[in-house]
Amino acid sequence: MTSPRTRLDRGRNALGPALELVHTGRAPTRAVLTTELGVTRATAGAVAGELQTLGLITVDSRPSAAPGSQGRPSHRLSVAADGPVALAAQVHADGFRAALVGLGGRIVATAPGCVTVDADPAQVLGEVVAAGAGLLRDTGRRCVGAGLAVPSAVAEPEGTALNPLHLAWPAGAPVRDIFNDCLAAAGLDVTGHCGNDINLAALAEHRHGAGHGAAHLLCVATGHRGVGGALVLEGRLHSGSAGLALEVGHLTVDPGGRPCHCGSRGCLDVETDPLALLEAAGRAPGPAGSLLAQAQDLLTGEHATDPAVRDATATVIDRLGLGLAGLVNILNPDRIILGGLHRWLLAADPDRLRAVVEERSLWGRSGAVPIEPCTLDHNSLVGAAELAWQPVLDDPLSALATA
Amino acid sequence: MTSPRTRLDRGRNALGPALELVHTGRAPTRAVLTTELGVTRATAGAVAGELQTLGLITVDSRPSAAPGSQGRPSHRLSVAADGPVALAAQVHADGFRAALVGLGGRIVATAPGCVTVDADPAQVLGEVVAAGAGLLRDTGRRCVGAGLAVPSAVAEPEGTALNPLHLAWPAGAPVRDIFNDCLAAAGLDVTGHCGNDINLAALAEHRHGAGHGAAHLLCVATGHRGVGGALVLEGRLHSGSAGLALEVGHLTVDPGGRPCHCGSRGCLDVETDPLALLEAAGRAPGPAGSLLAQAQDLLTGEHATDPAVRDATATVIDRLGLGLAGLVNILNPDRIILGGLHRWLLAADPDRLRAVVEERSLWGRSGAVPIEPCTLDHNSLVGAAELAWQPVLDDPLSALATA
DNA sequence: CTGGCTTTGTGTCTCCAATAAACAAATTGC
DNA sequence: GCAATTTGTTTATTGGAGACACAAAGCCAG
Repeated sequence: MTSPRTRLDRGRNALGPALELVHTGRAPTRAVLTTELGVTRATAGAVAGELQTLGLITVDSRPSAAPGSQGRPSHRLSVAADGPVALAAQVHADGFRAALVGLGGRIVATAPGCVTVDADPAQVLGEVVAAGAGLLRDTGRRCVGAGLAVPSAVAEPEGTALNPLHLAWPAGAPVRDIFNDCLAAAGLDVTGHCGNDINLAALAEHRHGAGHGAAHLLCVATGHRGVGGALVLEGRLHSGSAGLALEVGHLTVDPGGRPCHCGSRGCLDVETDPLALLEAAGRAPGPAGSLLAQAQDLLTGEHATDPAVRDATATVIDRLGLGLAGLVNILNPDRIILGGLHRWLLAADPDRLRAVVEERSLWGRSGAVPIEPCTLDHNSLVGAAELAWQPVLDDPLSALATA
Repeated sequence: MTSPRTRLDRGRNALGPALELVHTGRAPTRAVLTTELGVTRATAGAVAGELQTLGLITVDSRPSAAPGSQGRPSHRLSVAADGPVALAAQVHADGFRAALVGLGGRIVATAPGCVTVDADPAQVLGEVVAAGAGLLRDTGRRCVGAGLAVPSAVAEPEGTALNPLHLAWPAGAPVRDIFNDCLAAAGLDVTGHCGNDINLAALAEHRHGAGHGAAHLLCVATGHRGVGGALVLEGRLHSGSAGLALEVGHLTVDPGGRPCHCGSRGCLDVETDPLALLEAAGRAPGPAGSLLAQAQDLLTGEHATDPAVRDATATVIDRLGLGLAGLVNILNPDRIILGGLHRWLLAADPDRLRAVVEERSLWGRSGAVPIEPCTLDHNSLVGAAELAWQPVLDDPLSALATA
């Protein structure tokens, strides 16, 4: 007997690229999907149909005609609103957040949580996974994978957290293995992936936010302490040979500056983080609120016009600009996006920051690099979901066949 | 009538990857070509046969059996000794060199030349192309393309030289267009490609030299003045979004150091180039020989044991190590290779240099990066040839069909 | 020397996934 | 209503790969 003819006799190879195009919003209709994939209409049709039967996308065959266009309107493509989700989680100094994230970076459900500062990784990730499992139970969604963002460099391929800042975790903790153990213990038959939070934020911003369309995207951001960076090259996260690239915190931005634990002076880390701004403005860090919140308040609150605050802001902006210029010289990105405190420094005086970068980068004069703020809420969380989605984006058929 | 069945009914897509494997020496036999390509023996056989009929490789079917091996010996694959060549050229402060380079980075013929310091690009490249055309005439080889290495950043996609050091060329000279004009004027129907000399050296070292097999290769080198860098990621040159990446010369390596024209102090450029070593050793640059030759003589000649020279060497090594550590933190390479004076600094005291890099890079302690000297003669020249060969490596059939 | 064992090269058959080409459908504008 | 335009669908064809069987070329044991 012959096996019944499946509907998919073409488009198998294009399935992954097609899903990525819809996922990142670059293929709003079947017609542009055809041209973007560089295949025939027949193939694109088969691909779209298959992705629809897989429950990943929606093909709207009763389209609203675009105004001023000629010819037959194309079917509209969108991410399935009730499709499967990824379990995403972010751990930071103040607690954690678990969420379910669908294709297109859509946060379907979310649950904040708290951690005691001295909890070990297994305990924290156990709570995280329990929260995520609860969301899955409540929504009844199918889960394609799990992703975790941690405030630490994550070594590849080991999946260990080398410097978990402000968490009471041992350096070198095998977070990915622990995460997977917790997932298995919770009865979730999915694989878990881990990544540095700023790396994942950059990935999310590239696919769904301010980094969309950039070929060489540089992302620089502060958390509560220190500075992190990330680079997305041609749509893929570039994290170096061992996951440890873009440790940008120790670029020298003030030769006579503060001493840094790295042994040098005036590092980006200690000159442009929230504490640096507070100190430059002559404010002692208060007990209430995080350093980031206090520093941000300085930039956007009622004291933003105080001369001392304005001077401090200008100084820190200049330091940041010097650091960005150094990175521009080495990485030659075509867009820079800023997060954390840096985002608010940019907002405080965009012209000054852009001028410093242009002035101090070697090729700045011949073509300034656009510098923009991050635009996505919970970008690290969405980025963690991207990790989990990646196998599906690479090969939807085999990734979804295993369940 | 039906077209006569060509010998190639399979292997068309694998043609390029297969040629690259032979070109880089990673497929010495047909059996490993099969496994490396991940195809069946039948496909690998068709590919090897087609590449042989194209005149690009040689299949030795009367092989010498490997000692201690079982089974039928595999056919040996090698680059065709009398196949087509690329026209490669390098321009530097002292003159130029033209050469014909076959697959595998083999220099088939070479011709040095001189330039007057005040000659303009059109004149210099005219002489360069004339020398290359002479070599082609003498050898009767077929030419697949032309590549040019220049001591300047080359902006992409324009192909302009932004800072031609020590050449009397205007900044922003459209070297690629000029090069192609000269090629056309000489009656050569090939396209010319241009690149920065250190970028091309790194590419050549990756494919045929000390960088072979590295996934994230960082190359740092001096010429006569200044410092350049290059990065080869997964076998492809990474030159940033506009060809301007790895301008590493202005990393701060000595906060209290010499002033630099960039506006800062103690840049890698002015602290680790040949002039810096000469000055640190208290030697005035002499009129005879290039700065590079004088500095190298200090490291390897009779004065290498003088205390002042040893101190200067140690100081410059420390500065270089600091710069490399900064790059390791940002790029996380899995191998570093050094050229120019830096190669001889490494040779003078490898332990010291490696110790500084390990000490000052954030993750050095958990896994030191191998640091090696460049090993290829004329690596920029070979790299220029790689540029010309690339279209053939990408798609041998269509690249060779157009002639 | 012969026969087994192992590995590699070759020819044939088959099949998957894409294109090409013709046709049908949906909209705009006259 | 009708041409023009663009998009979706169906059918036939083809290119390029794998599966398989078999042949070839070397070891090794007896």
